[in-house]
Amino acid sequence: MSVGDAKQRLGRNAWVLAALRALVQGGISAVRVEPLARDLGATKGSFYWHFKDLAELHQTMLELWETLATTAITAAVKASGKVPIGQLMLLVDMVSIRPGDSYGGVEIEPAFRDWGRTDPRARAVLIRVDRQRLIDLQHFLRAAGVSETELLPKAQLIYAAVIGLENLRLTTGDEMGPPLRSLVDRLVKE
Amino acid sequence: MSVGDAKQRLGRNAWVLAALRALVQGGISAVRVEPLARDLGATKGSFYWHFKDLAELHQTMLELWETLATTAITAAVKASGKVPIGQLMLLVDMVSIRPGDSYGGVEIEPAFRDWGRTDPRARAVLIRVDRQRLIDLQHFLRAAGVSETELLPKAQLIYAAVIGLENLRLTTGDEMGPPLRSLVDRLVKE
DNA sequence: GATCCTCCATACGGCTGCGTATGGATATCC
DNA sequence: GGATATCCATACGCAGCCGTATGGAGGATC
Repeated sequence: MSVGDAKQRLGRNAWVLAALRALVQGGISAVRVEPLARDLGATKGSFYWHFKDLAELHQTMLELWETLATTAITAAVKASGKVPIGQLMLLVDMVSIRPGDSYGGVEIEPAFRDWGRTDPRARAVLIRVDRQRLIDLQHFLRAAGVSETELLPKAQLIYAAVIGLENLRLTTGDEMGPPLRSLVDRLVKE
Repeated sequence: MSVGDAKQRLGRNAWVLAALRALVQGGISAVRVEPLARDLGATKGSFYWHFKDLAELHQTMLELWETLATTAITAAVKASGKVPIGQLMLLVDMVSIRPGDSYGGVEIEPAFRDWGRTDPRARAVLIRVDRQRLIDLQHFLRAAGVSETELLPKAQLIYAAVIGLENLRLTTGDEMGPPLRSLVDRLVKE
């Protein structure tokens, strides 16, 4: 026993955070009880006290992310006190980058999107998140003066660009805020 | 023994195709030897005769996709005999939809992108594919008259929109060719 | 028709993970 | 300070999968 390993109570949150890290790193198939326990320096006994089974952990992760991805972001944007176009940019930034998140600065969004591609439960969440974000985007675009008939296609285009640039960041390594901002500018003004 | 189950030789290709189906359906973690064998009505003995191990199957899948995703598409586009703007649209269509593929009409691209997010070997392929496609896109944009300094950002934006719309198709179910075409038009003409 | 070669089935050991059962440790309450 | 509740460790049975070893069926070859 060295000095550093004072065993401490973990609690539910520790498991959820470890699960999110594993999800980002290895996909949902890497969210397994025994590896998580090793990461935390604990055993399964702790996990199965806090959760009925793996499905309950999954459910918890999905509920947490759904809140963070929609209502939390929207509330923060609306509370920012910026003018519509500024709120729009802020919304885009928060969805695409989210530098101040509490999960180690990694990109949670693509991990959940991957999850949703193969798991119906995750896909249901993803559908609601995308729909809500598109609604929010249309509101902001309307407030910025975009005509009614152009609302949906332009919102879809901006959102798609955000998702796509997030993917390209994985392979090209570039940070592509500028082209995105110019796209938004173009779509709003024209 | 019913009449329909005349046991037949499988060959390497059958395993690769089954692996691609599994990849699309359940991600790379669903590409497992024994489930694939059950799908094919065979046993592991066949697999381990054609492949040294799972890694070799993975390697084969990646090499196949890299070819299909880059040189095959580019060659088809260049051979289409269309004018630059038409070739550009065709390239976009082939990347995003590819209706005539031989894998059951499913979407292979997102599956490989997901794979690349967690597996370094797949990511290396993905990086090369993205780089090559961006180069091709810039060529087409140049031929379409886009100014030199705008080539890269516009190519990135178009490509990101393609990737993003592919993701949105999963959740919204919409086919969004029109907004994409209008974006390309806008970026080329202006 | 004996002998190869190709392709696949069967059987085995080993590992990893899930979920449960049970006991132990620490804090809390009276 | 005994009883209770909270939180976790340990041990177990079970299942799925990987890779190997080995044998066997069927065609090709001479």
